[in-house]
Amino acid sequence: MANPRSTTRAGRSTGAVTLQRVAEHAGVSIATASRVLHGGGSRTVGEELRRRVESAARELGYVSNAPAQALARSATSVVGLIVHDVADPYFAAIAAGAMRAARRQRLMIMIAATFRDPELEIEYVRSLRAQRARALLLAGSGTDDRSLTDRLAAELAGFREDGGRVACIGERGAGPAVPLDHAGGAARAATELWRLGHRRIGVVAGPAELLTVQQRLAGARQALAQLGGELPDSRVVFADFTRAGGREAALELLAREPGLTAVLALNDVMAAGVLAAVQDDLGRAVPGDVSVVGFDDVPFAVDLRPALTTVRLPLEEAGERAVQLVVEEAPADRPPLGVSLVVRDSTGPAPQR
Amino acid sequence: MANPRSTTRAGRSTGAVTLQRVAEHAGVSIATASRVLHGGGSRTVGEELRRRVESAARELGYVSNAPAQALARSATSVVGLIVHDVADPYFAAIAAGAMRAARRQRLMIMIAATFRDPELEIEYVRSLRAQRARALLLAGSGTDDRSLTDRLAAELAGFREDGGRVACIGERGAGPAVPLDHAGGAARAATELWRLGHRRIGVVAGPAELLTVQQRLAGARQALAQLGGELPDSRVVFADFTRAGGREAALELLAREPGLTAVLALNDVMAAGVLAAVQDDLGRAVPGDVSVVGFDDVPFAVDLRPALTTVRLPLEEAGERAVQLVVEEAPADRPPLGVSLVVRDSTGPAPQR
DNA sequence: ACGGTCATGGTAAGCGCTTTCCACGAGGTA
DNA sequence: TACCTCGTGGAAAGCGCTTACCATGACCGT
Repeated sequence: MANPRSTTRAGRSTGAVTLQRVAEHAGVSIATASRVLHGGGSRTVGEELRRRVESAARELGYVSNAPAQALARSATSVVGLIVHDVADPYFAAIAAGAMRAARRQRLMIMIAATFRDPELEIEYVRSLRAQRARALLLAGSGTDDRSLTDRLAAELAGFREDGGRVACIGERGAGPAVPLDHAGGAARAATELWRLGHRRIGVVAGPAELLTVQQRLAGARQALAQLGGELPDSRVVFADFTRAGGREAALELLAREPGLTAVLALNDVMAAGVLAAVQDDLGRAVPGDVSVVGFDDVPFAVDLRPALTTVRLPLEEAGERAVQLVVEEAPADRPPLGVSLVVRDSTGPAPQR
Repeated sequence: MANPRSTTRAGRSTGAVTLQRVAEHAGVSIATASRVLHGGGSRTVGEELRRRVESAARELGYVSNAPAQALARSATSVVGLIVHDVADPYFAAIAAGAMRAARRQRLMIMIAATFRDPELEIEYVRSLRAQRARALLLAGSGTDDRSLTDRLAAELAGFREDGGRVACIGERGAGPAVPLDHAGGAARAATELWRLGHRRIGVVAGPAELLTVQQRLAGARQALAQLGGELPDSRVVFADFTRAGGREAALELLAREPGLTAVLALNDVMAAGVLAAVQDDLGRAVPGDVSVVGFDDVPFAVDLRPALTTVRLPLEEAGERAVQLVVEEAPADRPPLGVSLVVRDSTGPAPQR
């Protein structure tokens, strides 16, 4: 006797409407009811009975019990999505793409925000494992902390063993991934700055332990090196991946090297902070005195003043692809998503000395 | 025989590790194992056995099966959140708040984006019903379409009958709600404009059928009337709740009534479009020629140029409260969330004629 | 007419848990 | 000593589905 049945206000015992009741109402076996209501794999049900079951279900207001189905089939239709922070436009875009795809696949997506706590991330993949999610989408880059990464990997391995699929958005070494060319994007941005005559470029980076920032940073550094320039450590400062972080970092950067003519912010929300620092706090002109370029091309980039030149990452499409990947709706060998530089008004020729 | 057991690559049949196996490994009954691993309601288990079970679980790498638990207890720990669009900062903020609270409650949140399709919304509450979600959070306002609203209400009633709780963010007439004072906020914005000397004010509104816009509009209208002013229909234009919508609406509005000295945008993302239209397309100064005020105070409002004066809605807190409400962590009679006007640079005295 | 195929309906054995009983021994009380 | 009450452990009956397997009858070819 696991559960007491619920009762209406009038006191008549009703219980929830179950397949059982639908079957009785329609005068068929519950096997038949199941087959018509939930598409009983390759079995057909006669016209007459099918109709009876369908109307019984409608009359009774039957709603299937997903947990019970999950238990019986040992498969669910939920996919988990783990992000750092839903309110960050970067992740919001990915989530939006994932939802769009999920809708097509009739999947439900369960989302978890780690608030950048790796510990919590591990805890969430465990929860999603318990939920028997059909797949797991990891957005948001990992860190370079070995022990954390290993524990995460173990949990993911377990998830896979239970038959779950996992996809990472942005490389992370864990399973099939939707690659995002962070390095290439950064290289493109640096190259553009170089082309404009900038020789003393600084970068405002996010948390140093994030793989994403390492990749972006490396991309910029390498491009500059190839061009004959350089990006000494003194010209990069790490801070939170937030507006405030960007602002503080920019202030510090410009204090350290007042001669910088351009700064590359490793994401758009930091870039907003940089713009504020340079223009409002320092009273310098953008792009007259210093050019700034962002990264991601989030929706509000165009509304910054000056409108932000930035590296566009097809985030929404990445989210979409990730779910396609785990439900193999799409061939695994699609061309990688391209990054591109969108030039707006925050960049200009380096000022003459 | 419902399910084939899974098999390792080596061919040894392993099966998933179930409570059953943990119990065997620990040499106890599965009842006992259940009690120690899942806190068997008010029953205590001896020190010794408890330890044995715990280490057995750890050694075997046991992960509980949420669907099975849900079936047995007929209760889950997932709460559904239905929004229009996760990428919209308004909803993203609500979602972030909800996630924060969910984490404290050890709940998982399942999110669904309707992309503003009421049909889809109904479909999603049905899915969430099937999932046996413990509660449902409806963010995003409803429409005034009677038939749609009724169908939604029916579905929600069913959800409640099954024991689910539902909370709306922003009034919607469906169950306990986290009220958001849309009208009051709009009134405050209008009043400020009036105080600055503006007498010919226009409003750029979202879709006319949304309750939210109706409330905001009504608030502004009433405040103006009270002040001795007016807001004729010719001065409000409806458009999509997007940047593009805001821009087009602003263009149309100013074409219709070139003498407007201020425009109130019914949300910040539309306000961004308005700013673009007024300054870039029309070449007029803000706030010199026309003042603009937004609504919501999304994070990027401060980065718009000029920085946007807007009505602040405590969205994140609203999301948090909504989940507290459905899990009754908090008393139901907390003071309502306050709205406030944050004055920045996009508003100024009405220009002298 | 007979064995063989199909198409279609039902039976019942699970899926992995939770929880109600029941059993049993230890201590307390009268 | 007889009778209770606790504190603990286990047996087993579900929870609401899915699906292998069996039964039945119709239809076919020979």
